[in-house]
Amino acid sequence: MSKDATPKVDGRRLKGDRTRRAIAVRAAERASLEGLEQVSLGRIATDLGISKGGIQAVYATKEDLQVAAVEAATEIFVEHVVKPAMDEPPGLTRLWALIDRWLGYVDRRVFPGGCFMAATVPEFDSQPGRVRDALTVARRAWLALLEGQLRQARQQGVLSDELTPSQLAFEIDALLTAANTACNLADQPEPLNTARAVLAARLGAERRHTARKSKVRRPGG
Amino acid sequence: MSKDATPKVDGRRLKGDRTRRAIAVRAAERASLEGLEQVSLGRIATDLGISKGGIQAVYATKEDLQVAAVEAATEIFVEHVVKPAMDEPPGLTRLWALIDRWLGYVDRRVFPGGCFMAATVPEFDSQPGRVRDALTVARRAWLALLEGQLRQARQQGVLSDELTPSQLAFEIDALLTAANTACNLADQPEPLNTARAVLAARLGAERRHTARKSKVRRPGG
DNA sequence: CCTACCGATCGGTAGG
DNA sequence: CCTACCGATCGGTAGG
Repeated sequence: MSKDATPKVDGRRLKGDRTRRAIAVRAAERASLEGLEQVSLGRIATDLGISKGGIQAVYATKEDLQVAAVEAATEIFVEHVVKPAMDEPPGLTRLWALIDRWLGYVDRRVFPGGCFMAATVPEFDSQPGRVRDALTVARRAWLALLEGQLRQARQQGVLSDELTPSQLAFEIDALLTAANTACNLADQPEPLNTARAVLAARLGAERRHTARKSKVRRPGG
Repeated sequence: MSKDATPKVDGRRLKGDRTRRAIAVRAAERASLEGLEQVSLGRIATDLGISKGGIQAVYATKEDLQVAAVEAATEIFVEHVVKPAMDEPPGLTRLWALIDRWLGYVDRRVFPGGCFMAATVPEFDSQPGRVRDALTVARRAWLALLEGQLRQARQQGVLSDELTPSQLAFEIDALLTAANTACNLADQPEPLNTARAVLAARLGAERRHTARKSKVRRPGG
């Protein structure tokens, strides 16, 4: 992520990047529990054992830190959910890999509050600005990724055309997000299985003649 | 809502109840935009042209006010969505009335931030306490209401049994909630139609041999 | 990265 | 319902 080609000659740069990253990650973790607005410079500083001024030296304003938290959360999400699914062939198989990885990501509490987006998008969806813009970018990329697999699946003839790929992506995201919320409310992972069952019924009904890999682990089990 | 049978003899009681209600409603409105934690006694007081102490005389703590906001929001929701749908016969017809009323409630901005629950449940789902408990009660009642109609519909033989009423209620709620979020993010009501289309496909696929009333208005159109 | 400081606002208490 | 006040915390600035 360094824009400089010679980071190794400058120890301060390396250490600075590490601190930068740690601050944004910690902010994302707290935001998943309490929201991005409840993130405060003072508490992040205490968490990391540095001074408040130390954070402000790296992120000038609170809004800068909030945007950085969104970007750090996106990177973590890509690492845990998107990248592993890319090993699977595009289409329905990769779609199910994305769904399974997503359920696992929530179940394993990669963020202490579950899905970062589910916690922060509803908080900022009525508040125009840089934070909402950053959330919109991340959300669109996720929906586009789902939609791409659905489009592939349809071209491969393994998906009916009752709903468009865009509508189906909307539905998948809706079910996953609702599962995360229900999990948090109930303090138990069972709703993840509900979402999987509904998705299996909906995509199974859509599916035509393909066999999905059965590498699928039950979340929470 | 007065526990006293003789409110008319005491003008202070009447006025006091009105103030109480106005405070809770205003808190609910703000919460739909900024979240329940961002609600502050000082700002609600300024909004209503009273002093901060005036609010504290009625709601002793911030948490009391947050719980009251959830209850006031629930009453408003029942008035705008649930009650009108009760004119329709139970089962699929009433279910669609609930869905249509819900979409209209978001489209008409009964709360400035759209759906109150969609804004506040993700905020508090990881924070045990009285506020989360109040949200859970309201959410369960809504899901049970949907589920009841689905159970009726199944008994009437107008719904397939691929998914259970509980799973279908989960799915309907997920789609509505996602529509609200997408509306707010995009600053336009179009996602309400997406949700309606997906629901029509899903419930239409489930439906067997009934004719739905076509009193259904397009939201945002 | 640090300390020291700023004005504003927070929830809550006391007393009326 | 009000004013007056409390300690704590907020984001941000200045200067190093």
